[in-house]
Amino acid sequence: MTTMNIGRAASASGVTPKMIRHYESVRLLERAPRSDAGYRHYGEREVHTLRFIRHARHLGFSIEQIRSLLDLWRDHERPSREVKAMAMSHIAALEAKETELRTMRIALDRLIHACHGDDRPQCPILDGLTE
Amino acid sequence: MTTMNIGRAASASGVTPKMIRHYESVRLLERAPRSDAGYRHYGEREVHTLRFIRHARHLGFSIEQIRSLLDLWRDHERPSREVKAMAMSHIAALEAKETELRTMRIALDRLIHACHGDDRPQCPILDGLTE
DNA sequence: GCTTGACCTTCCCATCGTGGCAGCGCCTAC
DNA sequence: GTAGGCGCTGCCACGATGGGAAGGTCAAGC
Repeated sequence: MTTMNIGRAASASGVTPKMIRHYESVRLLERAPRSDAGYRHYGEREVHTLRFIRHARHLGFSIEQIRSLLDLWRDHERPSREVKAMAMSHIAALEAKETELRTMRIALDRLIHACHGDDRPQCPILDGLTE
Repeated sequence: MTTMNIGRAASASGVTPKMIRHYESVRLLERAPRSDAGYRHYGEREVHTLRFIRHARHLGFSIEQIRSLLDLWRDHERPSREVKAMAMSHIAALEAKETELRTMRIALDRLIHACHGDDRPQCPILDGLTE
């Protein structure tokens, strides 16, 4: 009834057909049933899953992490503690990357502020990279 | 005298031999002169360049950007304005990525705070991904 | 019924920077 | 002369995604 081709599932979920096939190929999704012509068929449940994946990607979770999240999602018995632990360790990773970027930015900012940025060739930015 | 093999140049510059070869292959570095046996030879000047590259990578510049920076570095006539412009646009890119990470982190943080993280299966984090 | 165009399929290649490994040659200290 | 440490090239891998080619399918309009 609510059965759709990959394109429909894609626009319903916000995940491109390309990525849907990719997720299937890395077994993040089960192999979709096929029509006689080999077309993949999806229902509401799969679209739901795809949306879950999209949101999780949006939060920066990797495919492997999403694999675990999906397991947790489907296990209605699991303690929320486990999910929270995953989320918190991911937060820590996000913070680490943020800090790395900020460190870069601040270092570069310092160089930029020392640089006149006019017609003269003298440039503390390049000098800073040289040291 | 100050001529060294790739390993020496690597430890002198902090760039791995692998990456030195890679930089050469993408023409970020000129082809190093070779010994009869085919060993690359480097002098102080190349080590200097390698350090420049390492610093720039450390600040998050891409290979292509470093290619431009090296051109600017070697052109002693260029106005510092040009360098500053590159640096500033890179700062903007760093800020954009930082913001992206922060956005993720804040969204996830919100979900985490709503989650008890105890033995119960009810979990706003997974629910948040589902919506 | 036939054509057209949109959709589907698989397979391959590219990104970006880096690491690892294999298989081989070279060089030096013992 | 041999061992082991270095160098060489070349291939594969990562992670997530996009692009494209070459071909099959389906539905709408004529």
